[in-house]
Amino acid sequence: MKTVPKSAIEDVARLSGISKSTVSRVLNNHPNVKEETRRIVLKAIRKLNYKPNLHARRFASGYSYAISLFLPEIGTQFYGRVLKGVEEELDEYSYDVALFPLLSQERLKRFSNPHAAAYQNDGFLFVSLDPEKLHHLNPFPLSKPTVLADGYSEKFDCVYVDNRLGGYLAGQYLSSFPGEFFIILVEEFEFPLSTRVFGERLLGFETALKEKGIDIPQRNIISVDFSLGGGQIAARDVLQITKSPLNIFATCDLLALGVLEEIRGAGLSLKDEVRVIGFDDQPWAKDYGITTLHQPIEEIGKTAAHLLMERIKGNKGVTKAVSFKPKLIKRNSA
Amino acid sequence: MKTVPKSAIEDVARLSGISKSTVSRVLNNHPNVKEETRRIVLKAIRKLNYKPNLHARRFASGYSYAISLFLPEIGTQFYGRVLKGVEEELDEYSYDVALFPLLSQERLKRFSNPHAAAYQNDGFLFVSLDPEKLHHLNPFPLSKPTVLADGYSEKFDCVYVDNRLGGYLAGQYLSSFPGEFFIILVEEFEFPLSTRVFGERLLGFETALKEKGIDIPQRNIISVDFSLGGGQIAARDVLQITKSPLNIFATCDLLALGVLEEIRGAGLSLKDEVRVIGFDDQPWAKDYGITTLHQPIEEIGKTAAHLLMERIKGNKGVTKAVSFKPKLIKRNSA
DNA sequence: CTGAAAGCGCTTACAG
DNA sequence: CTGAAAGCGCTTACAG
Repeated sequence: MKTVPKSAIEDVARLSGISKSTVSRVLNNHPNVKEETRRIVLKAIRKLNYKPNLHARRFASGYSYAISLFLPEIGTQFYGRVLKGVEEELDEYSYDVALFPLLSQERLKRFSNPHAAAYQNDGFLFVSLDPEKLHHLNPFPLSKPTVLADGYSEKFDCVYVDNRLGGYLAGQYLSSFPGEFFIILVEEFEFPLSTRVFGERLLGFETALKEKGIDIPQRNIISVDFSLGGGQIAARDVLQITKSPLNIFATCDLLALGVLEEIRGAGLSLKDEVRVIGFDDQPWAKDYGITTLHQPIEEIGKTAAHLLMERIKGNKGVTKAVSFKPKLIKRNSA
Repeated sequence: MKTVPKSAIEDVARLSGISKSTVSRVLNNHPNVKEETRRIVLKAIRKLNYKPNLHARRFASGYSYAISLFLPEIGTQFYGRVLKGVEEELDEYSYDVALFPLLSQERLKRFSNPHAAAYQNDGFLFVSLDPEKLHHLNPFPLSKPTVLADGYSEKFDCVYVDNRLGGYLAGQYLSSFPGEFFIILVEEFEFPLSTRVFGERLLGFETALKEKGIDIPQRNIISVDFSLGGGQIAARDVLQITKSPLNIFATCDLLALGVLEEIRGAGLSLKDEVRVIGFDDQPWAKDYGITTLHQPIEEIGKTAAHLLMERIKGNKGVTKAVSFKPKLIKRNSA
């Protein structure tokens, strides 16, 4: 009379002839397991195509094996790339990411309850968001490990790119050319979803120009929506002000691409008459010859996820900020 | 010597003087609980601010109390509103939604593993996506309840709007005006993330025009990116072809708004010289006087979530398709 | 309608 | 380095 295995992990234990305690240790990469034992267990796991019951693991261990990622939205290439970096890093720890796009101000109240599912995970990653600003009325328990990406705060580990420096580098380079100067900005989300990213790039740009004694008039600062068409429309507006020579800091590659399309359509010659600089160095920027500020977007996500995982694993060190320096990549457009 | 409660639910049981079995029944809205008992228990729950341990519930019940929502991206108003409808409905069942934006073709492989976290939930909702197309190489187990929204398939319950009819209604109405006809389309995602939504609207539009003996030339079919700027740029292109009278079907309100901005900028008079029709009837369409096809976006999400929850609760009925009829809302722009 | 008890499938001190 | 056993906090037949 053979005993019936009660759980899947017992099947593995039986087949491998190893206790389920040790099978569990193998599953969790526990260091104190003999190499040969590990091999035997892994073989049985493969043979049975065993996957541990996620809910049982979470319950028994007290870990969710997942982090919560808060972001304004998902749909732009930026957040897709941040997410890619985050997922790459989490894969190393066999952790999952649960996505919580805020989307709108009114939807924020879904996150004001500290018992919300979003707060049941082992750590929180805020992208382009300030948790303190979000919860200034209704502070939620940030007692769990928390890291910011594409944002800055004194209280938490942060990973971001120096946007002001990026704007400065763009301004420094563009100001070596003759002609009029323009900057195209993206309209920000409303508080509290706003970030200062584009404002920072503007500040750096203005600083660099000012150092050369150049003032940029208000009408040369153009705001559009974040889209190809936005860039195109901005370019048409620019061309109504001056024909050439022109120097345009588009503050992101998507706008720069829209600008370039219009410039070409208008028959102006790039570099000679018009200079355009983007920001991001998206994978396709090279194909279009866009001069731009490179920022390591996946790396931001990856680094933030890494810091967060270290916190989850128990790192109690002082708060840390990682700032990446953008790099000017000179190509055809300037 | 009082016994120490081992779990939070036991605190509630003790305080209310009711067994934890019954406390659990109250928590799960079990019908067979005396009204007074329920009241007593709820009072104790409130007093202790008790929230059940989610992981324990999932483990013990075998339910995750969550559904997985697959969509191309999140960031456009459309998906935000679908999600809103889904969340509203799920709140009724105390269910959560886990978001899985596919984002890119290469990212699809994250979802090819049937053990992926996305498939651990109680049901699947696909928005603007065809699960069979997604998994034609690597079919994943759709043995759990599955519903489609903004899409159609023979195999699953579906909820969608009749886009072809919408296009037809736009064409029927616009064709009563004199002048030239234009249609502005949104460029689709690449396979397998593509949907036929805008293609359907085009088909309906062409059918209506054809019935009046009108053929729409190829150059009057303009594709742009989904953005305000896209609409503006399309309008400028239209104005280079003909000045007036013009009839433009913009296929969504965002494009229509961009078109209107350009039309006004060009000094043309709406209705007399130019007619513009959008699609969606977004909340702000009224403010801008956009004539449009109304579609109940939240309702699509809500209905899809409802069908899914009924399936999860055990409904084994035949597959069902719910199709909403778009409605022409006449306002200032046409 | 309610309670005592078993059980969900893992993890983890504890002892060896 | 490994195993036997207790335990994680709920749900749910089962009996009444």
